Amino acid sequence: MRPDMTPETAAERSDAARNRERLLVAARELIEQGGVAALTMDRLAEQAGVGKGTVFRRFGSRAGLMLTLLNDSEAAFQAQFLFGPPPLGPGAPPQDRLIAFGAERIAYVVEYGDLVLAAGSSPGGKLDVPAAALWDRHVEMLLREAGFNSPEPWLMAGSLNATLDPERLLHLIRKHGVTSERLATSWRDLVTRVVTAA
Amino acid sequence: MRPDMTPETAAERSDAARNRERLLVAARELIEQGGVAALTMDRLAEQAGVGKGTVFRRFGSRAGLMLTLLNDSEAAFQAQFLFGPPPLGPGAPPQDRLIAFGAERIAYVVEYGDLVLAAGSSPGGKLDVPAAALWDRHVEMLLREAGFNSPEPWLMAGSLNATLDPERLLHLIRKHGVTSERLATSWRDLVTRVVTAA
DNA sequence: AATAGAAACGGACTACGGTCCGTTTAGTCT
DNA sequence: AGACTAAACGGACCGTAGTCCGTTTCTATT
Repeated sequence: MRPDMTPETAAERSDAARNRERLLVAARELIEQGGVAALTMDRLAEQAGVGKGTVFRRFGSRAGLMLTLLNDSEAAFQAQFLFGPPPLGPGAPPQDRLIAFGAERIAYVVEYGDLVLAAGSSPGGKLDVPAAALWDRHVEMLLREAGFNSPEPWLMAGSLNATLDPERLLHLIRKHGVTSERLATSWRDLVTRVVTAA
Repeated sequence: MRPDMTPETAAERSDAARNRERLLVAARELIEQGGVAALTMDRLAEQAGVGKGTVFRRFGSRAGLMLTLLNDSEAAFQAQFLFGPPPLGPGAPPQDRLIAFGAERIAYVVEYGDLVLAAGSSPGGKLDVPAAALWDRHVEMLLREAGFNSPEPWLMAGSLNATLDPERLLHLIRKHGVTSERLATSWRDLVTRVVTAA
């Protein structure tokens, strides 16, 4: 056991750490050069000077790799709506927080576009992920705070979040020329109606 | 030009028709035996006694094949909400029709499960398809009839339909044990709130 | 420093969806 | 019937994600 490890976390071998770093660097390079589509697992292995098996051992799948690449920005997003300043973070009325949540999520999806898409590919990709569960719980909590009284607020939260599905948002933006602003407005309308109704 | 052809439809060669039939039969056989997952394009070609190129020439992609397989049931579904008896078809109040639409769609997704999922795989699979556009227009129309006054009812229709996304529905059902009834109830709640709010 | 065992490595291998293009065949026109 | 053309055919081929297992490397222990 290494001294700087918490007892719960399995120790990571030094070569593993080194390779993980190499892979992450190589992945960002490949994406910078040719976009997300240019990042294939074979190319990544080659670019990082590592065997293909190592790539899969590390990330499990291509989607898992994308999730890792998004890890920092996702954590930042979560920090915003959990602890950040109002109206996204605590302190604002729940309805305002809901509206801000959607707007921020839309901005996030727009910013990381293809990366988010690739992270959600693969069976059950975008629904099983811990982050999705967190969004659901967060929206559910805000609904409750807003006085939402109805059976199964959790299902309603899921429905609202389904509205923010990256594939849908990016499809509307890229193939129908819908702007982020219009999407945010539509989200506000939806949330307002759901929360306002008796 | 064949006499029994409408001028707009390109004629279909007899061998092509024969092979299409063979392929459809073979596809249903494979699915019956081993489920949708067992239907690979190679196996299908072999089972039908046809070259692989022919399979792709006919259906374009695996998702396209699934869409073809679903064609009849999808047409039936459309006929129901377009021309069928109330509350799904015309004659009932728009809000009731919306509620019935969701319930029917949920039942449909449950019935054809994996087939629907496979039809929606492949880039932009479930959003580009004509059927999806029809659902959107239908929901939009019902919203308008229900007195929904708001900018962009079309976006709201899309949001509502996003809630009925097969992947989401089946994930809730299969991995969380949610029943169709609860999903239908949640849909009714959502629709009621959206339509009722000022 | 030597050793043992666990963890990580690497790359050949598989399965699959999809493409390409030379070959065959159905339908038509004379 | 014979020939001509456009359409359809077939299956080798490609790129990709993901698996498997024999080999190598790290680290703790003595």
